[in-house]
Amino acid sequence: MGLHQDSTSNSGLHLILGLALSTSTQEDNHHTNTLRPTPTKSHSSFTEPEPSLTLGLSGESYRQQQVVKVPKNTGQNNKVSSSEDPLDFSTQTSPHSAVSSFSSGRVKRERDEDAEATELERVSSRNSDEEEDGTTARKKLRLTKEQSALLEESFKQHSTLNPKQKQALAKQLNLRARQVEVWFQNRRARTKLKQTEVDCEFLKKCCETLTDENRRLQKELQELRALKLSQPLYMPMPAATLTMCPSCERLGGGVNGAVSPKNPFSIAPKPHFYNPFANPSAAC
DNA sequence: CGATTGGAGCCAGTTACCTCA
DNA sequence: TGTGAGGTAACTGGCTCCAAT
Repeated sequence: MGLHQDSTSNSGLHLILGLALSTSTQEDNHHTNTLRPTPTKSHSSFTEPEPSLTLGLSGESYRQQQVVKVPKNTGQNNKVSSSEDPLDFSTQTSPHSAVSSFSSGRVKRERDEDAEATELERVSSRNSDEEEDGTTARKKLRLTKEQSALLEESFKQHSTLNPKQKQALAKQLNLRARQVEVWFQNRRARTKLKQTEVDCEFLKKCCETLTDENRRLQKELQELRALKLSQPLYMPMPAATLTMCPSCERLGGGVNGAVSPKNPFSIAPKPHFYNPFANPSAAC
């Protein structure tokens, strides 16, 4: 499982932010599980400034409505190897009955096969009497606090799981491997979404900063032009104080770039601001 | 040795259910 | 009590990678 998801993002957004924010990523250890770096898909770096995702742990309101209406599942039982389990929550208790069939089978295969296993896997539920109409309406499992906590804990260690880890985790949680897999997929998606929001905020700030800077430079340019018109045509300047922009060939700042009241032609030093879009003439 | 095929895993997007204000 | 919004489990389709043929 888990492989190409090294998730070093290929997106420009993350590229930029990766440099600018130098966010630490916990991604690095994913490769310890499975590892297949993919050049193609761009995944976010799963940086988790602080995964504030609640994952449904909304207090005690969680009914133990473990309706495990199993989605199409094969029912093929796979042996569970807990030897590699990254976490030892052997005392984990779950409202689920142990009927789950830890199917580790391929998802798509699970979808195709299925059906008959559904009834077998339906575990206790307060809703067990609500859906006897034979419809295939899926019921939604709400993970218990313990289950969510363990999944979160596991996710912190590895954002992806290899088959053994998945099986072991599923066994501990009394869930099906498919459920664990889905949870991790959704969790990764939420993490990425959150990171994207953070990135978006950062870019907004960058934009604002650049806008301000641009405004300031425009104003300064106007002042310089006005000054130029009001001055004699030729005004000798100390050569050392002038520089020429190689790109637009305009006069630039002085030696140290400092703005001096004595030297109206000097340009303020460039702000110490990383501008990913900068080009040689950007400051001109 | 290269092409084909099928399994496995992941992701983005979506759907459906549940909870809560 | 009804309802809309938000959260999230689960599904779908598509993609890549890899091993077997």
